[in-house]
Amino acid sequence: MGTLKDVARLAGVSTATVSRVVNKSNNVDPETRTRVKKALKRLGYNPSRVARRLRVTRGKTNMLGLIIPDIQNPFFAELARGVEDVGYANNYAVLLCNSDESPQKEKFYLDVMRSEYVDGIIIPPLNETDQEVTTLVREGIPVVCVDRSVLTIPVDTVEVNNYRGAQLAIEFLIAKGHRRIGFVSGRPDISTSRDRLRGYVDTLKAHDIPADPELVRIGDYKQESGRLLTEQILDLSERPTALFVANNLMALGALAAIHNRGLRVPDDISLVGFDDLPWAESINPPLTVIRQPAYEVGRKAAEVLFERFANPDRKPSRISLDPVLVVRRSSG
Amino acid sequence: MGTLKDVARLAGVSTATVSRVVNKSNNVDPETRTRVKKALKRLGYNPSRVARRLRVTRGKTNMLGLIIPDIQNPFFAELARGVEDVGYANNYAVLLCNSDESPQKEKFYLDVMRSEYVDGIIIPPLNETDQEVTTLVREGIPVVCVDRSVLTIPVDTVEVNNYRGAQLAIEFLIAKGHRRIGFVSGRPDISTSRDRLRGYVDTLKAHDIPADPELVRIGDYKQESGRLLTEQILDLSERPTALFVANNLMALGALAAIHNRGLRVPDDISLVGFDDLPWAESINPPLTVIRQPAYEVGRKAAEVLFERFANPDRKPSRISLDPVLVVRRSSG
DNA sequence: TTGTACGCGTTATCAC
DNA sequence: GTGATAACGCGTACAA
Repeated sequence: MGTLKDVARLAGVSTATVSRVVNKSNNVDPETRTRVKKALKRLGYNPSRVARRLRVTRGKTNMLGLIIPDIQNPFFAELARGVEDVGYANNYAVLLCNSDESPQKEKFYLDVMRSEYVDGIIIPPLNETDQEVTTLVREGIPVVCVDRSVLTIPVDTVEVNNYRGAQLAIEFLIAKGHRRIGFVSGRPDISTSRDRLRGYVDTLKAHDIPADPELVRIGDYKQESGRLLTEQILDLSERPTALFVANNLMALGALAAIHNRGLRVPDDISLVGFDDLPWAESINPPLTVIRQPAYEVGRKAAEVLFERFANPDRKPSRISLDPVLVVRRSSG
Repeated sequence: MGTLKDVARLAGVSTATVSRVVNKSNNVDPETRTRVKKALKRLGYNPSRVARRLRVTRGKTNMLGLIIPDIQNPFFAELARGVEDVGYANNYAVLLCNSDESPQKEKFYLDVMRSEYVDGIIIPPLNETDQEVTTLVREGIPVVCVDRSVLTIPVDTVEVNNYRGAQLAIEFLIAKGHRRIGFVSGRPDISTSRDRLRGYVDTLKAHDIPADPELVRIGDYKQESGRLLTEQILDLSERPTALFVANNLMALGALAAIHNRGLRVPDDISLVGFDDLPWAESINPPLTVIRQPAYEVGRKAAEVLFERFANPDRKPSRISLDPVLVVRRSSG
């Protein structure tokens, strides 16, 4: 791994000239350029991104940070691919970190990113008043919030229209004749959960269906909570004829609970989930879901970030992508 | 974000002293230390990992690189979590990159990692003579190969005993009374594929079951190829009674192909897959699989890397983890 | 068009 | 115990 100095020595020029060739500056004699290029190639020169970052401090460090709760959640894996693909197309590498929804881990990784001088950070805030994210924005570091939003400060945001997603699901179920529809919700401090819940409530109301508080249960987006809460709902004296579950993992839990009771989907109870899965088709029965455009969210977020690099003063944009209903067999 | 110099000024000492405090050197007066610590805290000092890396070059840069084919493959997502968890426990961040099995992308990301001076790299080699990986090792960069191995040069490796995995599957099917067992294999230039194929062939032979070349098809580990090849196998005049599929995505393709033919699993044909999935239980029917300890592979790989940091001259280790058979309903 | 020299934030080697 | 100072590799302002 030769350095700029090595190349300069080999080519018989100064380091400045080599640097100019590497960075495609125009002010260099064509003949010198070719000589330098040959030396560059012979030594297999690879510029030190570290040294470059230290020198520049502000601007193109060709690295961006992405924090997600858990890469094992297919939604975030897909989102991450969207980010990375755009990054790769722009010669950027992605520092990918899992926060596990833990403030400590989030803080640790954000400090790493700061001290790595990443050009920008893509992150789903832990909640709507996420102090770390707020601070980040105050510091002037380009940030794009994905999936969720913060209310504390204006910031670029790319989300899915969760309200619309819930609306799609409930209207579909109502059209199928259901009037008693259960809902397994997610953590209420996350905006996505509340939006989905609002969509559920409003849509019922719009169709003059009385809301029964017993039919709504608050979970934590994990499989086990989906199972538990679904059991509670199935235990009700007047069992619902359909169930809407607010994310992919909880939907699998719900499925398990229903099967454990010896009930059949959709004969005994219809099921609609949130988030599509590559395996949704193969599940028993194939799962009807509200599909979030996760890849698009990641892609768009990265694009917004690059736009901000190009134009730091643009005012924060808030992009909302629409989910779609994918009808399979679980909804009857 | 204050720098060392700012802290030094505030505390009325030299940068050297501050550095000593930060790095917990002993040679500093207790009283000075407390004064510096206060200044550190007041400025919310966060050391620049970039500057530190530039200075040190060799050794603790607290960053490691991980290259995987695709984070959307649950096997690699799980492996990545194993790596990251160990990294986090050691205050390391992980630069995670998807190669998509493309030599160009692999080369790009390896160059990034080199020029980021990562302390070590964890990578599944593209094939057994992966030149990039070979070069990396020659350059003296700590490397751990995971999932697959290279033959060109001795290097730390953490794999799964794929031969044993295939053996488990085939012996199980034979015990169930099957004698005509199809096999959808993976790309032959990857060692895992060949090991699984060898396990299949050898186990049949060990049980005096004649090998029928028609029953073996070579795929590419992707869903579509699983579907296609399974269709070919189902078209045989003498259809097998059981099918062993060499990875998770191809197993889903196989399932689709079988269902499309109107055949039932396991009544008409038994199915065993390779790689477990969080959804294997929910699939129709629940999939019998050879489960690879993916998280363990990642964890172990990171641990081996840290051992090498501590002892650069230790001779390369080759660790092989055992897969287990998880019996569900698809195997009858 | 080209070269010299400085500084980015650290750490480590010397002196004191 | 502490403080100058050099060095890591690069980009650029300035001088030639």
